Amino acid sequence: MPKQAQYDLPEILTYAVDIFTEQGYTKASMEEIIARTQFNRRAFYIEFKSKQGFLHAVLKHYIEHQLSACQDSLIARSDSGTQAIYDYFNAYHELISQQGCLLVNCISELGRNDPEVQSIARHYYDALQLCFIGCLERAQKHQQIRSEINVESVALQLTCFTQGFAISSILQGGEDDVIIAMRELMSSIEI
Amino acid sequence: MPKQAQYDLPEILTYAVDIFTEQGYTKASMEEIIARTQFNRRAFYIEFKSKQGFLHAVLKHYIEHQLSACQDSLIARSDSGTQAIYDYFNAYHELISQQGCLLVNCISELGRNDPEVQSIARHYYDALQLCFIGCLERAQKHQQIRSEINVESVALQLTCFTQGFAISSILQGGEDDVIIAMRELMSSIEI
DNA sequence: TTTTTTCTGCAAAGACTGTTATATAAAGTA
DNA sequence: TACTTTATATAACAGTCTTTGCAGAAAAAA
Repeated sequence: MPKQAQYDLPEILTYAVDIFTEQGYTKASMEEIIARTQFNRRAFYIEFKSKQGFLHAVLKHYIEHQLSACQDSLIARSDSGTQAIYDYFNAYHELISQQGCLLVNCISELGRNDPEVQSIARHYYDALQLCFIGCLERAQKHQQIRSEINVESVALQLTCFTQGFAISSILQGGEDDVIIAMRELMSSIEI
Repeated sequence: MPKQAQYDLPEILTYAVDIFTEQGYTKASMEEIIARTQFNRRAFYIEFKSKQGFLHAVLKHYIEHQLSACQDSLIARSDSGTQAIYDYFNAYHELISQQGCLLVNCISELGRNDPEVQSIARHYYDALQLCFIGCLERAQKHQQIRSEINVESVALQLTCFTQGFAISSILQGGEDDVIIAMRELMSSIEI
């Protein structure tokens, strides 16, 4: 048996998330990626085919590990559907308040020209929207929100709101105005 | 008197808006900018100091001509504050459904590292929020929306929603799901 | 027409890009 | 220990990027 690779792929992907979030895809140079992930060039191009292929892997890793963690409260199926939504937004806000959201940045930078990014993003937000619908239906059953509310529309609204969060966070840097806005949104549908 | 410049600056800025919206800032090459705007290199670097300086001018032009036009309904001070907000979102949606929003893309791509972009964006969204507040107060006076609504919070919410619009539009490409979401938002505060 | 001043177009500089080829090091097997 | 197989590191490649230098064109004034 030959020598075994000394790099740890999940660890590399985690470092790479930071790099792409800080610099964006195009501005992040291979030089920096190699240096900061402690990867090596040859293995890089064997493992992923290109810088673009690497980004797709990083993006999936980001969704799977960081964004999905925020959704935990939505999936938990606790008694309070509204509280679950509050918890989600607080978690997401904390995640992106430092650096912004990698997924949103990729959509904005590459979404129009990279079908793979588009597909990944669509898939993620469809799933998120379904989570919202589940929570809202639960909230409606427990009479936490008004019965005449159109659940699908509100879920769509919350998804769109999530994306706005990411942009606002870049401009505001740390203030949590957006959290106030989110509370207003929720209180307007609560009983 | 010497030879006069043969280029038309406003026209050039208008062309440039399209280029930057299609390609993003980094991917838009000087080659393409020179070719499509029919500008010339030398004058470019005399007029604006650099590609980055040019972007700032293009961004201001975009805000002044395209985004501000969407806000007209908000400023018009018509009788119906809620209708003004509907009109705004319809106009903005039509503007970005083709190509996405240049301002949002610039925030996402450069906002973390370019203070000028950040300043321009902050200034614009502050003004937008004030427009919303004006409309909502008017709506409250005319008893179009519930009196217990916190106007500032809803304005913040609408601003955040605007930014979400731009990201959704990249993914959805033309469907107007977001318009439905917006109507839901408005109907939840209306009497 | 000559002069003067500015604009224009080309080309090249100088730096940086992502990617691949080559040589060396390392680890497990026989 | 010798051999095989694979990972690592260096360096070079081929291309693109923004920016600047330079020669010539153009237009108004004298």
